[in-house]
Amino acid sequence: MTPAASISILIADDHFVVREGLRSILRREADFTVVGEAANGLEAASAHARLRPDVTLMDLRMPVCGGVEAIQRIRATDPAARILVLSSSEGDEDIHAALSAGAMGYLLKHSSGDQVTPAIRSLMRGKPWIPREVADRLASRARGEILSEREREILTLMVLGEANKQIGSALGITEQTVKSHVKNILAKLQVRDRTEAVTVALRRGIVHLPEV
Amino acid sequence: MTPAASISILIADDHFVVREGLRSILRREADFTVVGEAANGLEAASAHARLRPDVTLMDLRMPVCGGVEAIQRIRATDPAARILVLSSSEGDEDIHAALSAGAMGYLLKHSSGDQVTPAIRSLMRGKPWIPREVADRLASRARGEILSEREREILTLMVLGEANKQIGSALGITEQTVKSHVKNILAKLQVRDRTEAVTVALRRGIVHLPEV
DNA sequence: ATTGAAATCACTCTTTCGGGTGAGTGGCGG
DNA sequence: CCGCCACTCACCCGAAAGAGTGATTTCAAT
Repeated sequence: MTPAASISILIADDHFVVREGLRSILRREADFTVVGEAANGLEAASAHARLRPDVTLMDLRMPVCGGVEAIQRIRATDPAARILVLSSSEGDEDIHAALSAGAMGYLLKHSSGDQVTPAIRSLMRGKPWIPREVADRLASRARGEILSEREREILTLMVLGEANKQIGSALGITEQTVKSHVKNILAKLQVRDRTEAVTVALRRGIVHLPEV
Repeated sequence: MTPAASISILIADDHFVVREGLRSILRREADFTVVGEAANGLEAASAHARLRPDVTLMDLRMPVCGGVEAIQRIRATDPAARILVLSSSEGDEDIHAALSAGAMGYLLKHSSGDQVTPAIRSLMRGKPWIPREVADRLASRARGEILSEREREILTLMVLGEANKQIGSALGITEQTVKSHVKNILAKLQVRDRTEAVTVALRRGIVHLPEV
């Protein structure tokens, strides 16, 4: 295959070692050019606006501004942006959030590295790149148990160890209402108590632990 | 500085991209030679026994067998092994476990990458390498709130959302005893309820979420 | 216009949680 | 030997959680 033109790539990841690894992998392709790096979501968005790369490799969990928000910002100014998520997270919520924000591909960092290049080429052909592993994880979510915005909000406070009463006063609603929401959350996540709800939500990427 | 001899290095990390990034960084040093790679703790231990590298770069969170256990295995057969932990985790318990298992250095993946080389050279001189950032985190632990083995065991079951009664029957003890342990755990972690105990324990690396 | 989902709140009731207090055992180090 | 600590268990008690049932409102979609 003789590539017609050079493909410009932006790397967004908060880990220096990962950025370096990606550079090393992408260097092997003659028509790939890394035009920029970003260490957080804000940098990624501004770098994309400035550099307009053909493809952006985007980590999800980054400080200051997460990858999902960065994808939204980028797609807002450039709806044709091709973004390939490269995450270590396997939570179905992370995957869904990234894809619905406009990502065209989703790679797991566990994957053997030889998927990065074909994924980028696939995106350049206008084709999404979703490995079966990722698709399966996403499919497990489709069981209709999607939390509402309010429920997600309450879940976030549950992670902090807040009691129902405190959650209520924080949100300006009654403890009874909070209990009603919590009940729905437990049912949707199919768990027994709030502690399990928190751990399941963390594993699925519905909420995240606050930075230390 | 003119290096006398070549330094052999083993890389243990489950992420291909990270391994590649480390290779890329280490390649810049003429006297560094990557002699092997491992994708989990067991591979790391057997690779170390076979290759006897001068320094081992070790990730902590790996499948099959974690980094801490790998360090223990390696130090059991080779007490002089020089191991440099390279973790994305900042939990004080992770740091303490790795160091007390015999690691001579601890680097955060966030760090700017130019610390890897001096850290390795420091280890080769027999000097440990603990950045202030890591040392501070470790110091915050020294406030005497160390959980006993039993308490850690109970905390693990709390993460799964088990009720006190179920934890008791799982461990063959009374619910009253479990409550007694839980009370002590809450006091030591300085939290209000079990949900907060779980999230704090996760952040500090005292327990980990089970693999999905 | 009607259906449906989401959010709100109330009332009851049982179970669980967490605090307080106390106490018996066994082990380990001073 | 004695004290300290981990582990064990018990009883009490108030507070919180969770299940059940039901009701209202709003808003968007059909």
